[in-house]
Amino acid sequence: MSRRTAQRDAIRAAFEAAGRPLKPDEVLALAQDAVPGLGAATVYRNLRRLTDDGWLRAVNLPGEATQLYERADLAHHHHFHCETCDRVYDVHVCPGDLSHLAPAGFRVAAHELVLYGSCAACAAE
Amino acid sequence: MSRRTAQRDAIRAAFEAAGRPLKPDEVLALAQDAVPGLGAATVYRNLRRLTDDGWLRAVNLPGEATQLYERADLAHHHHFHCETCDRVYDVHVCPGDLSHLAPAGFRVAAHELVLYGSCAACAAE
DNA sequence: ACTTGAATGAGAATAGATTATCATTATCAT
DNA sequence: ATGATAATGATAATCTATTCTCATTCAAGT
Repeated sequence: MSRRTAQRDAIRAAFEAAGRPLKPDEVLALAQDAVPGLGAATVYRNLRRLTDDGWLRAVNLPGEATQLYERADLAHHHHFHCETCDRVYDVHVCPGDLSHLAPAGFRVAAHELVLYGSCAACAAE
Repeated sequence: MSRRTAQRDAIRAAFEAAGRPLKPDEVLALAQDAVPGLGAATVYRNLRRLTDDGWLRAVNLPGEATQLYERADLAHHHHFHCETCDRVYDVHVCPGDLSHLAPAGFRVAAHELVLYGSCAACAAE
């Protein structure tokens, strides 16, 4: 059976507080505020488990070697990748139906849109 | 000084014939038709060199661990990733200016759009 | 044709993210 | 409170893409 742990609680809390997709090392840093001794293996274990449980979802972004995660209950949205601080933010708008963009004969099932630039914090500097 | 080699010619020819972004192992397979003994190291060396020379450009796609390349002289466009055969195709249309999609204060410098689904060949089956 | 060193091919080495191992800790049904 | 075992933490191991090493080959200026 499953047992509740302070480590997993802290990892969940990190996502709830961040409100944006997180990399494993970001999760580690954030969750270590609540659980100082937290180890990287535990973060990876729980990222996978929470994904299997349907609480998290893997986010695939261009050019990212590391796998990002976000809460699975979010509605369809896109992402903004800040080229300065390397953080990823949610963009809760969508250009809409893009199936007409594909060549004839191609069947479009989904799409991913990523904006690049500077986030508000980085653009202000 | 630079020397012309059959290997590099074959790699260039692979891109010209394919007309779509290629992974290193695809380049290797295609170029080996012209140069049977071609090694993987030579492919990687030339992908980097041709990129440095401005003939190729790296393509970053979501969820791709491997680095794709395409000819650098292509105009702005997007990509279609076939989930069946895993090939990537060019999509020569663009939804246009997307800067309004970003949150206030965010500065959009570029965007990447990827369509997912089945390419014509795979959808027909 | 000769010579120089750019380029290659094979395999070892590297790099980075993720996963496995295993002794230890701690949850929770009893 | 106790015991079974789920979960953890530290570290080793793995995995895969890419780069390095180095002896050998070959392009091209002479």
